[in-house]
Amino acid sequence: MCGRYTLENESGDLFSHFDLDEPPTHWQARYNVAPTQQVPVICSVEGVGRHWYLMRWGLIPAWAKETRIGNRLINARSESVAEKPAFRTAIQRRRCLIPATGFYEWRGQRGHKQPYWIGHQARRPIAFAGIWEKWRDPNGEQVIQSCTILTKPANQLVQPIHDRMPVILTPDDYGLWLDKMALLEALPPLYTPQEYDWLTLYPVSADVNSPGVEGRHLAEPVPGLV
DNA sequence: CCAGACGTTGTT
DNA sequence: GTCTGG
DNA sequence: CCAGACGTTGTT
DNA sequence: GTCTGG
Repeated sequence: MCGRYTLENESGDLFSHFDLDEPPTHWQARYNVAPTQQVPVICSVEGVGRHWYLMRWGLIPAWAKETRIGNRLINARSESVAEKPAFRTAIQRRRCLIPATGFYEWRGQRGHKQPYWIGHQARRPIAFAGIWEKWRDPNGEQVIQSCTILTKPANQLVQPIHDRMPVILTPDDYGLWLDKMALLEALPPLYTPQEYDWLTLYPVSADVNSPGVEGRHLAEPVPGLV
């Protein structure tokens, strides 16, 4: 699963890696991105190219009466995303990249949760496969764009910690994932478990457990921990 | 026809 | 235990 | 994902 | 929005 992640790159780095139409403004490195926060999302816009947006993490279905339904829809299983009522419209035409450098997974019981960071060893940008949705407040004028991260079975590296992990797209996959004309049948190969030679994993400080705590040290290895 | 429900993941 | 908020 | 809050009645 | 149940 993926319920917390890092995006450590600066704006210029992201601009070039994702071939964006313009550099992200007001962006600074993050080490504890949490659900319900505004998170970066990259969409393909016709006639414009790849554009950087901020959306709420936790997908709010268009028919929801309240936003809090999205608090738990932070992930979508790739195996069932095409069938689930909350996701099946978004997967067809509202796919997006969710930029990151890595993600956290936990092992252990409540009160004794040991976090691990899993990510790009050189802290280069990676992309999670995402989908997004637009929600209108039935009462007011409020419009919220929200997103969720697809998951797949863990690979060999992650398996000892957790049995699920985010769907990670490599640059060769970006075009297909963002192509609104792509057929749904073309996507499942992207959900296949695979090993990545640049992916690393190590235990980190439990400081990351508290959403809202930030700092470079959260994603650094802590010797002595298991 | 209208009204009412619809959701996910993960963990145990 | 369960829900909410970040 | 994890952390933190959650609650009522009746009696003093 | 879309499906199910009455």
